[in-house]
Amino acid sequence: MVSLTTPYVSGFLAFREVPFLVELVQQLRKKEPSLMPQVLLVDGNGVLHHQGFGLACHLGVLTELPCIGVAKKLLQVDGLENNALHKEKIRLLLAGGDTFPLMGSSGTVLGMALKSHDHSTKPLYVSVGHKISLEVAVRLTHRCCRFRVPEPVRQADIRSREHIRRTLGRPGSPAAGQG
DNA sequence: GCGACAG
DNA sequence: ATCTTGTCGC
Repeated sequence: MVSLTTPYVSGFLAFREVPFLVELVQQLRKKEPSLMPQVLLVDGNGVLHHQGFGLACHLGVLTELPCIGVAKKLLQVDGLENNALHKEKIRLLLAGGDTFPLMGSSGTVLGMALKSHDHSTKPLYVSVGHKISLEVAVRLTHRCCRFRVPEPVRQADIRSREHIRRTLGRPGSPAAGQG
């Protein structure tokens, strides 16, 4: 359990969350190195970011592990907008695994919108964090999707909320910020 | 009031 | 993030 003190500011998510994530990886490296994952999926963006360096980039560099950014909403940077044209492109995604590139005004592909399964309305926004290609990042993310959100991220979400629900409801428990 | 808004 | 409303599938 950790207590977050840094406020959430869009564009600065890494400064709020990355110290705790790095600590978890280092604890695992020390105590159960055989369980060290070959790649991390992060609830947030990689290079799809105002400064081209989101949470998934920070975590990848600090842990030296391959890292994928998986966001549930489009971060509107470098001219990318969740506008009518974008929504039309989403509508044209037909089957799970379908994608379209997220091309910024600078001409760089910052990530891919991915329909994560056949009946999902909203896409995932996949971007490179560290030591992985966008193509592999998208394929791996898709293969982790039993539901819309990839299972590693989904389970982290479900289990952390369950832990908070258990913890917060009992006497003498510190309140916890949640990110 | 309006736009923007990773979590 | 959190909250609300509505729909669908089990």
